[in-house]
Amino acid sequence: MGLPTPYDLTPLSQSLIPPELASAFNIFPEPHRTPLDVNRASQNTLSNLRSQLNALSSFNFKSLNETTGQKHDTMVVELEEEEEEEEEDRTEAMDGDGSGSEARKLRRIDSEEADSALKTENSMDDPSSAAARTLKRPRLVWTPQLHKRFVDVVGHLGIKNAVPKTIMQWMNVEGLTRENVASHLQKYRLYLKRKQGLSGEGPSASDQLFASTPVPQSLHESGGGCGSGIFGMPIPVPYHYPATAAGGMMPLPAYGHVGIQMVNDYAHNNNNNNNHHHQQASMNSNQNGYHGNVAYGHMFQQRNWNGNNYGSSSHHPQHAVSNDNM
DNA sequence: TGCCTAATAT
DNA sequence: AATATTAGGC
Repeated sequence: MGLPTPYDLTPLSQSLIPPELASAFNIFPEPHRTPLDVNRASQNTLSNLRSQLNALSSFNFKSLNETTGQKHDTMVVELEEEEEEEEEDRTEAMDGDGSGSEARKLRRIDSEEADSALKTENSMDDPSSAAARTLKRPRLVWTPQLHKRFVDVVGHLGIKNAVPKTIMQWMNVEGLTRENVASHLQKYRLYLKRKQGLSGEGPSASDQLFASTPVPQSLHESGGGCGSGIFGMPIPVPYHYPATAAGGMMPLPAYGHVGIQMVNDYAHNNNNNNNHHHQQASMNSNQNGYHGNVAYGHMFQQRNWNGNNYGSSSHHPQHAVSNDNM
């Protein structure tokens, strides 16, 4: 309450310095990058890699994969210290022999491309899907919305069935990986354990996120969730999405669109109270789960990470459980 | 192999 | 502290 909505804030894409003033001081802002630019950069990256790998055709790719895997990441030359860019820094990377500091970052791409090279190079000429699988993903931020979805699913699956892959599928969140879920699940279990031990205590100062979403009853009992009875499989059902005007339906993007970036990260607003009377404003200002400085799309989510999103394919669970209103 | 979980790394 | 990545077992 009282916080500005995203639309009240200045978009990052907008120059804060008038052009005249900027040029007077020899400041030349980076050119505005559209999703198309990013996509183009990705394509360049991939085709560059492909040609480089082709040039190395005398190589035994198997051994290349092994040698590039680990170890060599010691002498990373950090000249630019973090900071923006992200997309094309991989483009020019990779020194001649393919070893060295970049090896690690490129590992996945190496093997992907090497594989396809070995397979006579076919299907792989769709850079977007390749990128979806191979490009380094931004660090996922578990927003309250995302966590809510997670808890809902876990609650309905029950402890026994709540394993990363299943959870991931039922959450039906674009771009969310099994690893993402596994990691979060691990922490969530730790939280539950801790909470059981200290039964009767007030809400811990930490665990802000976890405390913000009540633990489903099914997780407190020894058994499993709703469907854990006679039938092995839990019965999905429960909720349907309310077809609200806001479009609170369909796969939730893990990495929200970020036309607007909040510098002060309101995303982690302190809702340390246990009730779920979250404030609209803070919830709304929280839509993006991106942790870095750069957005993927500008106005809308342009990518569908269908490469590994089972949720949108028909042979997997695709119901999202519960809505995300809190 | 693929997946899961605990441990460890970033 | 929050996530990601690895390691080892099934």
